[in-house]
Amino acid sequence: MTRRSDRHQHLTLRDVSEASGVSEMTVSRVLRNRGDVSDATRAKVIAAAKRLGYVPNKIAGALASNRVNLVAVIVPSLSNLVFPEMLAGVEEGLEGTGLQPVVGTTGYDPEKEERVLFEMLSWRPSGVVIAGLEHSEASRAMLGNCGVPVVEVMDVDGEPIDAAVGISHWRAGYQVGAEIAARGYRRVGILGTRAHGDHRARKRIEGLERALSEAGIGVADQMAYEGMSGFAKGREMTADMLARTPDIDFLFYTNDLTGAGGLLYALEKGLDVGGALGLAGFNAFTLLDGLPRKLATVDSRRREAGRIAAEIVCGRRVLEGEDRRLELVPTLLPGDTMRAVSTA
Amino acid sequence: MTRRSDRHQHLTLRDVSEASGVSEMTVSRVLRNRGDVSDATRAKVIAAAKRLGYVPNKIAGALASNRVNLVAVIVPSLSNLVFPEMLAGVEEGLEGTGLQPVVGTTGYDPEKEERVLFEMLSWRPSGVVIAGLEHSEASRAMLGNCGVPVVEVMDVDGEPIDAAVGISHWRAGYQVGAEIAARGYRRVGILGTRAHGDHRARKRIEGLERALSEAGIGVADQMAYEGMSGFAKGREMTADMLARTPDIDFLFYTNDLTGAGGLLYALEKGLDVGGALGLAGFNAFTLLDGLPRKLATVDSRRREAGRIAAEIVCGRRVLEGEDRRLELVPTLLPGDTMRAVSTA
DNA sequence: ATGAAAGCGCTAACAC
DNA sequence: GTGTTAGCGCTTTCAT
Repeated sequence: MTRRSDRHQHLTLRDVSEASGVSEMTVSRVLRNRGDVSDATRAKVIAAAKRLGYVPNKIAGALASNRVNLVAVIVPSLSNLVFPEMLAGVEEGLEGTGLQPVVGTTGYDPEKEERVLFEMLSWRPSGVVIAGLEHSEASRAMLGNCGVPVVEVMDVDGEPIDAAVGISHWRAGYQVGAEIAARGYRRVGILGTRAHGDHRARKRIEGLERALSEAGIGVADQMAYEGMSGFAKGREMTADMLARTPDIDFLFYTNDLTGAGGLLYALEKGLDVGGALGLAGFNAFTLLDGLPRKLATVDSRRREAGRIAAEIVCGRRVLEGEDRRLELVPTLLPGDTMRAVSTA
Repeated sequence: MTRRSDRHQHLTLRDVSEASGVSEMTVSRVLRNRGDVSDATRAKVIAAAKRLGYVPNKIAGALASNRVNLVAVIVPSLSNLVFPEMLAGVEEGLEGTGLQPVVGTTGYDPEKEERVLFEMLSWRPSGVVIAGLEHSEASRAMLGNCGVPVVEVMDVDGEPIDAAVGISHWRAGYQVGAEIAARGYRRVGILGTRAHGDHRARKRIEGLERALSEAGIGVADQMAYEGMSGFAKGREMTADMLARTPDIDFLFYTNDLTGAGGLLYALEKGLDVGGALGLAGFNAFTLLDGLPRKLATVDSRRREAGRIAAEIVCGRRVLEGEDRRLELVPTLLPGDTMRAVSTA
C-alpha cells in the first residue's frame, strides 16, 4: 500500500468527516444537497467544511458519478466579437442548470479544431456547442460518437451531425443581393474573405452572387483581406477598390467593422453614400450604433443561436422532426447607406 | 459487486487493450508517449485506438496522476474586447506547454466571482490567471490556499495574492492627466464608469484627478453610464455633457469605444477637435485605427499581461524579489485629438 | 520492454 | 437519517 502524496495536499472529504464527526458519505450528501440529512448534522458539516476551506474535488466526483457539469463550446476565435456574443447566449441558456460552458478556440484551423475537440471530449462534457457545420472527418466522427448532445451553431447551410441552430448565411447574402438589385445598383464590389476557414463569410458571398446573377448583375470587383478586421482595413480596401474599379456603385463588406471603415472613408471623400454609392456590412454590431450614417447590415442572431443551442444541450428545448435544424431568420437592416427601392 | 453502467458507454483502456492484445498498462504508456515501448507494440496500440475511436478519459487520468493540464482564466466579461485580447496573450504564453486555458466569467460581480472560482478550483487546475486585484475575502482565501500559481492580471495597484502583472491604471490615468494639463486644457470632463466592479476604470479616473489637481485643475464635470460601451453611448454622453457644461475643453473617456463616439459627434458638430477641444480614450483598440482622427489613448498592454501571466503559471518565467508584481509601462498615444504641448 | 496490484477522492447502491 | 462497501478508469509503483 503506497500513499503517493508529498505534493501539495488538498483537503478531502475525509478531513471534513473527521473534523465534523460525521461519515464521509453523509458529508458528501450535505455538500451536494442530496438525500435526507438532519438539520443538526447538516449544520455541523457545513461549519466544518467552511472552517477548513474545503473545496471538493470534482475530478473524483465526476469519475464516481459519471456526471460532468461542463458544456464544451468551440469557436474559431474570441477576437471576432460574434463569438463572445454567441457565448453570452450560451451562458444565458445555461443559467440555472448548474452547467458551465468551457470554451476552446480553433483559430479557424480544422486540425486545431480536431485537437481541441479531442481534448475537450476527453473531459466528458455533458454537451457540445460548436460553431459551424464544416469539420474534418475525424471531428465529425468524434462528435457523432461522443454520446452527448451536439449542437452546431451560427449556420444551417449543410448537414448537421446532431442538431444545428443559426441563420443561413447563404440566404442572408442572397437577401442582401436581392435588395441591392432592387435598389438599382448595378456594379457591385465585394470586400471580404472568401478564403480559409470562414465558411460563413464564403456562403454570404455565394448567396449574394447568386441573387445578383439572377438579377442579371455580375460582381464588378472583389477583394479579400487577411488578419483582423478593423476600420483601417475597410478604408484601405475601399480606397483600393474604388481606384481600380471606379464605376463601382455598391460595396458589400462581409463584416461591419470593415464596412464602417469604408463608410468613414467614403464620407470623407464626399462620395454620395446612400445615393450613388451604396454600402452594406454584416452582423449588426451594436457597438457601431452611432456611426455618422447607419450602415446597412444584417443581424446574424448569434446570441439567440447560442441561447437556443444551450437550451437544446440541457434538454430544455427539443428539436422535433427528421431535420434537426432550427433556422433563425436574419433581419436585413437597410440603415441609410442604400438608396430607396427603385420603381423603375 | 455492482456495475453501474447502462448509460452511454465510452471506450476504456481495457477495450483498446483487448483489441490490441496488449496490457492496459502498456496501452496507457503508448497513448501518453511514456516509457519504453517497442515499435511493434506501439504501432499495434495506436492502430487499435484509432480504429475504435478511443478518446481517453482525462477525469480518470487526472485523478490517478494528480495532474491536470488546465489553467483557470477568470475575467469579468468577454464582451469587453480587452478580456479576449488578454486571453489571446494567455494562449500565446501557454503554447507548447500542453496546458489549456479554461475561461470563466464573473459579470463584474464579486459573488459570482466567488462561485466561478470555487467551481474552477474544484477541477484542480494547474494555475489561475484572474483579472484584477480586488476579490472577496473568501476568494482571496481560496486563491491563497489552492496550492498552484495564481497570477492577477491587468492591474498592479494593490496587494497581489501571489503574483501580479499589468499596468498601473492609476499611473496611466495620472499620465493622461499630466498630459492634459501640459497641453493647456483647464476644464476637463470625465465620461465613464467609476461605479460597480470596474476597478481599473475607477483607478484611471482617480489617477487623472490627482494629476489635474496637482496642476491646479479640478474636474469640471463627470458622467457615468451603464451597459455596454459603444459609439452611441459616447455620442449621447458627449452631447449631454457639452450641453450642461458648455465651457468644457477636454473630454476623457474611460473607454475607446465611447471616446470614438464622442469624436464622431464632435467632428459632426464642427467642434475644434484636437484644438480647443481635446479628447482621449483608453485601451488603444486596434480595430478603431481608421477613425477620421486618431483618438488619443493609452495602450493598456493587456495581451502582454496575459502572455506573461501564462509564462509565470507554467514556470517559464520566474518573478524574483519580495514584491511579486510585474508592472508594465503603458504607452500614451497622443493621436491627433490633443493640441500641442503649450509653452506658456 | 511489459505486466500486476493498489489506490487517486468521490458517489451509487445497499444495509441498518 | 446515517453508515458500509465497492468501484469509476486511469496511473504509479514495483516486479519481472
